[in-house]
Amino acid sequence: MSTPRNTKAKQAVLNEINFSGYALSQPEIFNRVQGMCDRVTVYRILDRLVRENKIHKIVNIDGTINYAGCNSCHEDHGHTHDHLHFSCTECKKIECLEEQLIKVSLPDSYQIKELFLTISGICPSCSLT
Amino acid sequence: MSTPRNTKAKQAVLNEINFSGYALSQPEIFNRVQGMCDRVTVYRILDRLVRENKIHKIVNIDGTINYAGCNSCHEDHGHTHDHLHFSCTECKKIECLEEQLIKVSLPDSYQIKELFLTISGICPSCSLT
DNA sequence: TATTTAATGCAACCTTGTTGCGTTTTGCAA
DNA sequence: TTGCAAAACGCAACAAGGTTGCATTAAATA
Repeated sequence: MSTPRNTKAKQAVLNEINFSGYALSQPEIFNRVQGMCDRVTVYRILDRLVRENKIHKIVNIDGTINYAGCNSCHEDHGHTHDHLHFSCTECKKIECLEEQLIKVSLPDSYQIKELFLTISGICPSCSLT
Repeated sequence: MSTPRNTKAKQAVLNEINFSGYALSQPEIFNRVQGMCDRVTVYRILDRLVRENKIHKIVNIDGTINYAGCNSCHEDHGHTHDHLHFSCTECKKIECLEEQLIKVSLPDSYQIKELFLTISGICPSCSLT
């Protein structure tokens, strides 16, 4: 297995994700680290960070892909595969909510691997009109 | 408000969606009505059908957008906004599961509009190796 | 059957994401 | 500290998915 390396760009991307209060898309991330590296590099860094279990890949209700550093997931235990997210219809931002287990019973013929619950609506800050 | 019209292409698209056992993507739909109309027209028809509450727009866990005619949603009562879907990691197909209410309690400051629960895993037919 | 305007076709464009390849840089070990 | 393998990078080119503008065609109603 290959040994991951730390580069300035990788750390910058990880910082942006971790210091943002919500999930960011690739274009948003690229914008924030502008000049630091190439567009393609951001994609590759994101792939790596996901593989290294440092960030989460989240799909918004509109189909856009976002990345979030999950606070409740510790690196050593890997991913928790029950994700609960809040997706604001106003600002389009995705927020990780407290993890919580969702119980769903399906016939045995369905092999459940992951469970994604995304709630869409208006987040607290957008509610303050 | 504009009055919707019925065209051959629109009905063909609706048929494909309704007679398919699972949710279809725009490319899949375009493929099935090949020769009937332009690529762009399919996009416009899908938008219209969603607006007219005839089909559901579903986002797969990989971010691809799919369309399904929801059997449990009657046209007259409009959409039910709690969607439960099963997304197969093997054949990539999305299937509408029986509607069922999911209870989630969030602080009052969150205004919940829709709730998307997508379960990913292996569907019954892909399980039969 | 005539008229209005919804729906279409086509061309051009944009965004997001991917691939290949030659070059640079990191981390480790001599 | 220096040398080296390969991880990471930049750049260019490409591909898929989706959008927009505009002139043309065809539904529905009167």
